[in-house]
Amino acid sequence: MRSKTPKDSAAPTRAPNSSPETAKRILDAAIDEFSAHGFQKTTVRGIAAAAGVSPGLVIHHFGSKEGLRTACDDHVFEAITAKKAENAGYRVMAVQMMFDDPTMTTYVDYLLKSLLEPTEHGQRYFDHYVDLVESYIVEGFAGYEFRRSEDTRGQAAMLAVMALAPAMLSRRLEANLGTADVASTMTRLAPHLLDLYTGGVIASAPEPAGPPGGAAPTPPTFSAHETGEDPS
Amino acid sequence: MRSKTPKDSAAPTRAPNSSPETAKRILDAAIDEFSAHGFQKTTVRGIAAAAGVSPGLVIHHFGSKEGLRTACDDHVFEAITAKKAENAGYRVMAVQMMFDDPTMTTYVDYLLKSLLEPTEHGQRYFDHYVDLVESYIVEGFAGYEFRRSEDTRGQAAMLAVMALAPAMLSRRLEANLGTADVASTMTRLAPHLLDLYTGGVIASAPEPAGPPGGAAPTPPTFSAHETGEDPS
DNA sequence: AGCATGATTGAACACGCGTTTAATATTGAA
DNA sequence: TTCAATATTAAACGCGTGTTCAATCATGCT
Repeated sequence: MRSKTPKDSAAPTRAPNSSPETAKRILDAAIDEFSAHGFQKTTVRGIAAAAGVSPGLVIHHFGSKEGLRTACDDHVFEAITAKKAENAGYRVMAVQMMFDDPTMTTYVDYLLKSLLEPTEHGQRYFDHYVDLVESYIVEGFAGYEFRRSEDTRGQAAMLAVMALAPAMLSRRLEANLGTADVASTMTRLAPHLLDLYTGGVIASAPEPAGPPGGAAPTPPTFSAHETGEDPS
Repeated sequence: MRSKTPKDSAAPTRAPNSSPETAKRILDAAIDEFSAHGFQKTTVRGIAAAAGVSPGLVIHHFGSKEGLRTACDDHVFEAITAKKAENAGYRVMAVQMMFDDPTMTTYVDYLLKSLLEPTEHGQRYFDHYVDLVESYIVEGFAGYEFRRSEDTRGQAAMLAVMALAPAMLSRRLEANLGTADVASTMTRLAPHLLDLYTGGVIASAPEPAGPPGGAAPTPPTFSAHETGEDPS
């Protein structure tokens, strides 16, 4: 295991220092590991093994595990925005192409993991997505037109959350519905989602006691009290 | 800090061994810590400090950190089902009361953390909630009646996911909307959720190219390809 | 050729983790 | 009182982690 890239082989005259090739391999391996197991459970040693290098080299190139994470964040963010710009105008197909490319599916997994962790890293993903949904509401999306609200931002945030939810709970849905994989789970859910988006689910509501136009009774929504900071 | 419950005080003749009082204090502290930081980031030492005991005692009473987690799971599950049975018939008020009781809000946070972790522990919560939503669809909920589908189970699963989503992303919503806390976030979202549940969001759809009744074009839903197992 | 710079590695360091262990304190039973 | 059993603790163990370090290798520049 010592003869590696001898000089007599086809070595394409790479730079003396700064090996971008190895650094890219480490970054790709890190994105794979992070998207599969999340940031905390992923180890530097695991990334190094997946990239075929030593753990020390990972730190040498990216400073720290946190630095590597930031580099992964930037790469995924730029790749997804580039992919979206590339497919501008296609609208619906952009979503479809997102899942044909296996690299993109990994990036989406990375995004979801980042979104659910309590760090700040995932926030720009969410903000960016809310902006995207808001543009869909205003300009339409793939021929669909949407009911508008006075509070477009709040409406967009709600719809973004709704759109992200099935992917976040895909494992729980698989186990509950007995579906084999994420694709079949989404196929099972798709008609119900379309029904919801098209006509809602409430067939008849109880007669309101208060004046019309005021605060409406809340639907059976599940909320929570977050205990993020230390309550000491 | 050594004089604790001397025998001359009002000691209600508790058992010689088996101190249920201390064990309960450890369990409560563990639920607090787990609900605040998740299972993995929570340390046995942290729980012990919060309960005012030594780390070894935590292991002594519950065998291991995993055993303590199971005990917490059982306690939270029983407490929530008991609370629900207690409020049977109230329907809407049951949801409201869930958030008036600070203990219950902690339990809900615990539930959400468990739901999003890749372990099996949260599955029964999700299954239970889907069953509850399914009963709402069939029997109605607080005077509301719902549009039915042939695939009631799939419909219930979808609605359960939708109902859980805002709470799961409450932090991201807070940052995006600039809301101060979860309560104001949900207040901001409530009318949009009611709009969605009542009449949907799609005002007009593009004319379908295929035969009606067949596979409908998917709405702009965000999905993902899960890379759970090791792909080696 | 000779040097400087960076890539790369194996070993070790320092730390925090869950857990174990030996010892002490406490308490009901005899 | 004496004994056995449990509660409780302080200390340490074993392990995995992110990171550091000294050494070696490879390559561009002069």
